[in-house]
Amino acid sequence: MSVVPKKTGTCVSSMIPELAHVPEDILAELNQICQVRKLDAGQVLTDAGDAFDTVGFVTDGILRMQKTLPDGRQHVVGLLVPGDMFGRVFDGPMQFALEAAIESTLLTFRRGPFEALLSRSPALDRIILLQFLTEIDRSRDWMIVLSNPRVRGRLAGFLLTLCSRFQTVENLFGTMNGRLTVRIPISRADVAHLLGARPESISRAFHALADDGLLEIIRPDLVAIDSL
Amino acid sequence: MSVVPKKTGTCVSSMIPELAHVPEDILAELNQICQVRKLDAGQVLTDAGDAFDTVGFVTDGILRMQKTLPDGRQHVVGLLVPGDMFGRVFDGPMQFALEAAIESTLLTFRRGPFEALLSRSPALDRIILLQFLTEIDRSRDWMIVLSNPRVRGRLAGFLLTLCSRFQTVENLFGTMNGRLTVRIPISRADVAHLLGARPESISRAFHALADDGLLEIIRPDLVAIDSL
DNA sequence: TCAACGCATTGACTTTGCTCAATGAAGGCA
DNA sequence: TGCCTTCATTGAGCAAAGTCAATGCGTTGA
Repeated sequence: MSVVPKKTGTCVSSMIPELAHVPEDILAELNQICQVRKLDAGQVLTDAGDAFDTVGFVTDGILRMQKTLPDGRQHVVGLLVPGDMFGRVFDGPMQFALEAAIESTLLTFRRGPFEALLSRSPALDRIILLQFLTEIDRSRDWMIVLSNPRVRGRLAGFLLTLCSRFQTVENLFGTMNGRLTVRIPISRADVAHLLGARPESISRAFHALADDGLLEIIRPDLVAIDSL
Repeated sequence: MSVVPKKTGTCVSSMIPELAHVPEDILAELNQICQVRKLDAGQVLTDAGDAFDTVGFVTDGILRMQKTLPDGRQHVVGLLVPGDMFGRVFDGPMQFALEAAIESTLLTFRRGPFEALLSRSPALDRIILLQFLTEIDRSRDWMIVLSNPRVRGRLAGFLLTLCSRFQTVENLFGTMNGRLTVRIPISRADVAHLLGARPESISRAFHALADDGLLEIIRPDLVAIDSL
C-alpha cells in the first residue's frame, strides 16, 4: 500500500464531491489529517476485529466488504464504490473485513482527529449523517435484489445496480459497437457469494441472460448490455 | 390511529433507552414536540412518496417496511422493532411505506422541530448517528441471512434474528413446557417475500425444521424452539 | 348457524439450482 | 517455450424450490 504525498490544494473536497459544502476552515483541517492510499487488487485494508482506527472514503476503485463467520469462512456482504464511506465513528470496531476488489484509491483519516472534527463542524457532521442515511436506503434496495427468488433475477438486479451505482468507477464502463459494456470487478465466486448462489449457477445465469439476448459475454469479466 | 395524551414526566427517555444520555433540557424539548401514536395491526403509517414529514421511533410492536415497485407490487424490505428509528432527516422523502405488522406504539416528531433540535444538541445528534450506524450493520447481517442459498437456512436465520432482536417486543416471546415460544408477527406470504421465496416453500421449510426436531409448530404463527 | 373469505397447508408436477466431476482458457513462472 | 495454477465453463444426476391446484381451518359477517 502506497501513501501518496498530498497535493497542496484542497484535495479532500475535489476527491469527495459530497464534502463541497463544508466550510473552508474545516476542509483545510481535513486536508491536514487525510492520507491518500492506493491499494492493489486483492490487497487487504483491514481484517474484522482489527484495532482498525481508521475511517475513510473510497475515491476510486472498488472494495469488497466481507464478514468472517464463526467457522472461519468469509462471506461477502457488499461492495464499496467511490463516494462510499467505511469505518465506524464514536463506536466499537468495524465488524467487517475490507479488501480491494480492483486497484483502488482511498482517502483515510485517523478516527480520533476525524471524530474531533466531526464534533466541531455541524456541517461535516450533517454530511456524514446523510451519507449513512443514503447507505441505509441502498441496503434496502439491495435486499430487494437479494430477495428475488431466482438466481437469474438476482444477477440481473446485480448488473443493474452495477450500472446505476458504479458509474463513477473508472475503467468499468465502455462502449463497443455502440453498446454499453460493463466490467464485472469481482470473480464468479464472489458474485455467487453476494447473490446467495454457487459459481456454476452464476455462470449458467449469465449464459441464460445471453441466450435471451439481454447481454453478450465478451470475456468472463466483461459484458455488453443490449437493452437497458 | 389514536394520539395518546402525553404524561407529564420524561416519557421520551423512558420509552427510548438510547436517549438516556441526552441532556435534561434537550429531553424536555423532545417531550414538548413528541407525540405518542398507537397503530392497530395492518394500519398504514405512510405510503412511500407521501409528504411524510415525520420521524420517530418504534417503542412497542413491529412495523413492516415495504417498497412499492414500478409495477405496483409491494415488496417487504424489513421490519422495525422497538428502538428502531424511521423517517429521514435533512433530506428527501422516505422511499418506503410503513405499516403496523401487529398492534404497535410509536413516538413521533415533526421533522422540522426535530431537525432543529438535532442541530442544537450534539449529544442527540451523535445518538442518532450511532443509531444509523447500527442500522447499517444490521442490514449487512441481514444480507448474510438472505444470501443463504437454501430456503431452510434463510428461515432459520430469520428465526434467530427474531430471537436476538425482537426480545423487547411485548407478547412475542413466551414459554411452554419449559421451551421458548416465538410468535411470528407476519404472514407466511410476508416471510416468503422477506426471504425471497414462495409461501408454499416457507410452509414446507417450517415443517422440515419441525421434522428435524428443531422446533414445534404450535399454531401457524407460534413456534416453540427446542434448541437454541 | 351457515356461508364466504383469507390464509396455511398439502400434493403432484416441473423447473431451477446444487453437487460432483471434467474440460477449457488465461496468466504467471521457471 | 512449456508447465502449473487459477478460474470459468459445461455436463450429468439429484435435490430443492417454484407452480398450479385442491383441501383444510379459523374467522367474519350476514
